Amino acid sequence: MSDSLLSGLNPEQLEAVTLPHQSALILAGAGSGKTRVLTTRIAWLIQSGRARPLNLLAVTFTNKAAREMLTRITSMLPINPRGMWIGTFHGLCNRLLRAHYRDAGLPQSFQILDSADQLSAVKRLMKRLNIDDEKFPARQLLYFINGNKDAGLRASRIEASDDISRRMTEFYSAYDEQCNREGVVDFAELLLRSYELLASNASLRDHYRNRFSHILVDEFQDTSSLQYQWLKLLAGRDSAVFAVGDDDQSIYAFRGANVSNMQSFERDFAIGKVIKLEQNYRSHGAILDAANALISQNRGRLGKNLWTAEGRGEPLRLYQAASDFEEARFIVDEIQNLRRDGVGLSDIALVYRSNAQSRVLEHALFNAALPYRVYGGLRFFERQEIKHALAYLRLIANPDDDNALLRVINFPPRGIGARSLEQLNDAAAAGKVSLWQAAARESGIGNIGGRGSGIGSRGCGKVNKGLAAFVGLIEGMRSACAGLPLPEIIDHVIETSGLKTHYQNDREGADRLENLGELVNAATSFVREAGDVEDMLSSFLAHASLEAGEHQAGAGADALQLMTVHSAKGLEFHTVFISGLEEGLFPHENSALEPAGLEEERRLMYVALTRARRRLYLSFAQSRMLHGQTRYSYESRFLREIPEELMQKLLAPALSFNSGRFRSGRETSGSFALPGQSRMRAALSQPTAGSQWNIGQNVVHPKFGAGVIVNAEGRGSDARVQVSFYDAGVKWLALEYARLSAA
DNA sequence: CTAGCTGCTGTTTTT
DNA sequence: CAGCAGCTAG
Repeated sequence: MSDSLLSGLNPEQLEAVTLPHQSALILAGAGSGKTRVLTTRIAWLIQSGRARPLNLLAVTFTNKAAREMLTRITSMLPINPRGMWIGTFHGLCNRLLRAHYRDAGLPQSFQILDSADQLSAVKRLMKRLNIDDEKFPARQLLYFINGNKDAGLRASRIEASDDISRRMTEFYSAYDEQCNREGVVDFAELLLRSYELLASNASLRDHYRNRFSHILVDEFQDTSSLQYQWLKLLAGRDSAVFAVGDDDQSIYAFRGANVSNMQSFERDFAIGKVIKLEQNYRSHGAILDAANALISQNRGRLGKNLWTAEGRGEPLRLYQAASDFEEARFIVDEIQNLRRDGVGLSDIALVYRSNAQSRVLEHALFNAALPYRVYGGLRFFERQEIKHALAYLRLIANPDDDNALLRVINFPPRGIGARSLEQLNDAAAAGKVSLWQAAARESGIGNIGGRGSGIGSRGCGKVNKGLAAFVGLIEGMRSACAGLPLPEIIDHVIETSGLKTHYQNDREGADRLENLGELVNAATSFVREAGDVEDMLSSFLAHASLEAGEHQAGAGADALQLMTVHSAKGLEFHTVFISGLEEGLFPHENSALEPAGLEEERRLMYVALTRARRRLYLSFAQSRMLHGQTRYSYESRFLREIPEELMQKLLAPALSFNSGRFRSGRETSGSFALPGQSRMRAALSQPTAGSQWNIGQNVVHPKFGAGVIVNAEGRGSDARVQVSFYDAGVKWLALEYARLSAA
């Protein structure tokens, strides 16, 4: 039995799977069988009687990964792994807080704010506190709050040294008060609250420590400081923590991931020996060599070198395009060739650094009638009509949820406008109550008999009729839904809220109606799978927040896969196209300035390269439409970090740029003189006409080094040029002062 | 109160 | 280019 479970594992994988009861760190390279090791370890622990499902906690970063883990385990083991806690950090924390809501100081039906909800909560509070959004942009306050929560810091523990951080800390504190009043928690709060729950409640902590003798963590390099502290708290002296990760694939530092958790883990958990999984079962040799060469440029790595038993395979294919448009055309041509050679479309991925880049690719694919699927769009539970329906449901579960109330109090339109809302807001602020309570009070429902003597009762005018109707609507829904099964509740809400009628009357409402129907279906399957849950409505609402749903329909079809490098992590394809390999785009200009940012970009590139099994295309465009204007750039420095002998340079079919001169940007004006280019630039080169400077010209600046002129404006003493520097980014320079010289 | 217009500002992403 | 916030006209 055990043999079949373990057969086919290589020695390192086998060692990891069958480690004795101790904490361990598995450094698992891309394509080295990481998920297999993790799931086989769990199956082995259970099958060999070393642990019962009840004793296991496994944490992943995405719901998808959690689902996959569960599927694999159930396919390996005949038993039902119920009792196991498998999920994301947020999902597990939610489970903990629901079970112990009283100890955590939360109302039983607390609701979860997703990031969009959180942003609107922040904006709402800013209005209420009269905070100048010029001085404190909502985003900045949001980052401040989330950053501190991710670091485990409450407002009361922040030591503000300057005025700005003092005011942000005050805001943070007010924000938390608002959330508590409304009975809602944001994503970061789920973690912090459950951390505090475990930290302050020794008997609870001991209970879980005794229970979870094995804790397994996937994608450990992506854990935040708070998540790591949470793990440390949950792991008792006798718990074994099995952490699997790859420091080279850490690409989420920008949202709080802390790679140094890996080193801390080695120290804190006294890890004697790190097991390295370095055999790659995915890619051909040339692809791996390229990835290894690139990532070796990063400093402070834990150290690891992927190898494969497969042959070298094809070289990488490099293409220089004159424009993004032409780059897309090249990709389409190659795809058509691949298709002729029998490569399935769904086994081909087009990956890029940022979502905006998909547009030009989509356009070309559409014209070529090639089916494709873009990942990363709006997801099911994030759709407007779904959010509206969910908001009504949230009000049934918890009427104090001001976010939910504001979303639907006038949707569909029922005559409650800005003025009424302002009054309501003032009343709520004055009484320190939720908008709902203020509305109930104003409309007379909150204090029956207190409607006054009729005449002269201030604030009971026309406006409040609308409020009263709304309060009545929600109250009516709540009583009508009591005791109903979840799908019927949702059906009832869609009907009585007026959402159905509204979208029926909307010419473009057909899709939205269909999605609302789909919401009822989603609820039906949720009820079927959830089994025996106490508060089905709240569970479903939490599910909707924590798992935003599949990106888009049409997953099964044979279509090209378009996605950002971030969303490509964990996937593999026969052929991968990485496009837009330009300085400023990949590496992104906002990250390239500081070394840490550049290294993260390089890891991102490493992730992109290692997605390919057999064929890898790298391409860049010399000009690209960005934010509505044409932008000129150099090829990405990452291309220079891949050994030349691994790459085959492809020539443009119709154009004759300097073949074999891909690295010529600094020395010559190269292909900036292409006919197509000068036509596009004709209007822009006018301002500098007659001067010694021209667009496309290579220049040297004493401080910023080499660059190329990409734009120009003004004349005489006002003349300014925009220069894209090789190392220093894109800058506007006044010709009168900048000591530019021609290169 | 709502609809339509103008002006501004833009990474990456999961939960 | 495009999505959103804020303003103005009906």
